[in-house]
Amino acid sequence: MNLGTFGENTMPYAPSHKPKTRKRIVDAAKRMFKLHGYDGVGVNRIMGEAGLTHGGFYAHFSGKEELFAEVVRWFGPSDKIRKGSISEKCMPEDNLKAFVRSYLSKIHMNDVIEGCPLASLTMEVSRAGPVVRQSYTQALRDAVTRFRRQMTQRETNTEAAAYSTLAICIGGMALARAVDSNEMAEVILKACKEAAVEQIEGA
Amino acid sequence: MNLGTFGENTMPYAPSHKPKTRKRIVDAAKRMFKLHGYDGVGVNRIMGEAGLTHGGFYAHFSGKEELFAEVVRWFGPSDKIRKGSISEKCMPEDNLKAFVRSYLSKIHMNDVIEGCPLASLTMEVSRAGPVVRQSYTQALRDAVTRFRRQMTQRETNTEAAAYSTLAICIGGMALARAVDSNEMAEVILKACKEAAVEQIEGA
DNA sequence: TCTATAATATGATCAATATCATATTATAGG
DNA sequence: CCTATAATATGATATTGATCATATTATAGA
Repeated sequence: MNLGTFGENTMPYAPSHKPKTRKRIVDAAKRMFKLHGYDGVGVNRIMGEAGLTHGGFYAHFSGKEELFAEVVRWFGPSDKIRKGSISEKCMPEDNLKAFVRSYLSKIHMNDVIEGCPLASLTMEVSRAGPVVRQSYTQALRDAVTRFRRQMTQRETNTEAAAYSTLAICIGGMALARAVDSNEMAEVILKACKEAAVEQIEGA
Repeated sequence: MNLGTFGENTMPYAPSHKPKTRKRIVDAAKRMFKLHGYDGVGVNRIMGEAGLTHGGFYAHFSGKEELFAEVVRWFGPSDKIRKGSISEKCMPEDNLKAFVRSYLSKIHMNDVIEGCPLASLTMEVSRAGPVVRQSYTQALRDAVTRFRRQMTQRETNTEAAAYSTLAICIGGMALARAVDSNEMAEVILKACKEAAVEQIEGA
């Protein structure tokens, strides 16, 4: 019983150490949930994918659902996909039409790991607990805000246009990935791209 | 060892018996998969929901995925929902716009059990095996055929319009169910309804 | 009523699940 | 170099999963 040294704590690890490990777990969860679904993969495999063992998980998260909430907190594919799928020359990256075209691209369709979490997990979110759904809702709100900022029309209801565009993006990608025919998938993506662009241009 | 009665088989059960049980299992699976997801419920619970015990399952199906394939074989909510959600008077039931309005209704949103399986399970289909995806693809093809039959435009590409309308329906319903705010869900449904109707009318 | 057998139930296996209690390791400050 | 302890690992528990082998039940025809 060490009586003298109350208060003087040592500091075994730099303060940046634990957050870094936490991020590694979240990144692994992003990949695994998108690939296999929330119910399709366990904490064990996620920790393994992060290069750790299962036990330490609960030092970082209260439970599996907290991890899910982090994964669905942001709408959109990775920058890698957005860069790779813009075939038009020098389209400014914050252009909404360009974003939609890259979202509904074959590259995005074929790269689930780097893809938008909402295109893979929305339907499991509706069966999840309140923390997950709150996080998802905020991600959608953020996306709507970003979309509306890039809509220049005066007369149109930009909020409605933003929501229907989001529905076409997420729904279209889900359909394209589900069907068993590449030809059909490409028809779906093309149809949704054109419909979304029309939405944006104000019908 | 009964030597004399070869060939003369008795018939313990009427030929309609087993198919009826099979249908009960499929109906239970429809409810359970839509409510909890494919990975969210097991064969045990499905058989229990059907009023049976788990063991007999494999006398009817080769495995769990075969059951999934049956559940995603048809697009659209039950007739009950279509009837209940048509507020317009005497709209002919095969009218596409009326169908879309009932699909994107609050009644459909709140009744997952009687709802369209594709609005609940599309994202799990893309992670499923070939038999499931084939079945899903045929369901979509059938829906597209039905949609196009009701599109009267000459100049528009009705195939593209059918696909983008499907994406808005399935995507819009998924978003509305996922968000944590009833107000927001209704805004989403309204926006998608209007966008879908515009698609149908030919932009 | 008896019997062959189709239909369903029971029981078991083996793997994977989320979570928690306890043990070990790695390191910043002395 | 020591040491306190934060960070991670090990091990265990209690459930649940899909699937299959075997037992029981229900019934159409004799």
